[in-house]
Amino acid sequence: MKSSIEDKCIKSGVRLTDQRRIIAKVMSNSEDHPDVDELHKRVSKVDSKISIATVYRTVKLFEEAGIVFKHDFKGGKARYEQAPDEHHDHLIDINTGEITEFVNEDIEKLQKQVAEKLGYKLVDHRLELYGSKIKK
Amino acid sequence: MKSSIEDKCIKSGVRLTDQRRIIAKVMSNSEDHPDVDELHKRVSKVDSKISIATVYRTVKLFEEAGIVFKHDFKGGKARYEQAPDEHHDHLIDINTGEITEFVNEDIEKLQKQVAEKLGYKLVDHRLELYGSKIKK
DNA sequence: ATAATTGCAAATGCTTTGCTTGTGA
DNA sequence: TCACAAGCAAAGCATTTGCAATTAT
Repeated sequence: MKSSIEDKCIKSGVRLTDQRRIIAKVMSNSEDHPDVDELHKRVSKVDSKISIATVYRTVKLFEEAGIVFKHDFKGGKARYEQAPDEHHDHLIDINTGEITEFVNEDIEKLQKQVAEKLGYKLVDHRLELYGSKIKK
Repeated sequence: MKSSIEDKCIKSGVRLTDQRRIIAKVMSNSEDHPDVDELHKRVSKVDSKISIATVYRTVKLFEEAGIVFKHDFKGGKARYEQAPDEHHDHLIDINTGEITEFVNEDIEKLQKQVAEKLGYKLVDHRLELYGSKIKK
């Protein structure tokens, strides 16, 4: 069964290898936002000979093709997710690292307005909320 | 003449040395968001014997004391600014790296609401707009 | 066939740190 | 005085890269 990342590779003309297919599948199956180490652990379960350098090269390749997104949240390593259908931002639990995705159209509009008021065309943005769970 | 960072060091009980005084002054006089290399260049003009390790240690010390803020904008090195009186966010020119500060209360409120709706207390956030100048 | 990809280890870039000497309060 | 800071070079960490061997098309 082809993973959706594998599909996108074919559509974008990204050459597929065994390693890339495995990494694609692992990322397609990931619901979270793993870093390269974590991805390497997961792909290693499928093929233990895949080197971490290949994982680095592959996520970079996928990222440049717009197939996966890279996030540099606070705290060191880059984390990846499959490019989503619609844009979303992230709330990071400062205690557990758990990530919740959210969309807020009002904020999106305001960001655009702010940029325009300052004489800029908004090309990209980064919005991350860091919070701690409210216990009830 | 004491720089405002130097003042804050005294208030916070941060021990002052010649090097720290110089770094404090350079940061107080900086209107931009320099990285450690740039800071080291600037302090070197005052005292060429200050090592970059000291600059690293000092900005970290100031940051931990809440006297300066560290930003990890896209593109590698951490950049610093004196802790501002009121919170602001940043718009980064993707062509020049130039940074414009802005405040938008509506966005601030919405962020808090989003976090709460998701069951979180908002502790921190990161909002960065990346744009290109509109030529008129 | 042959241009691209892999694995490995070495190199990188930013940042931190151990150690010895120097210094602020 | 004496705990703390500075300078230097070495170490750390995430990530990238050169190279020889391997592989996809």
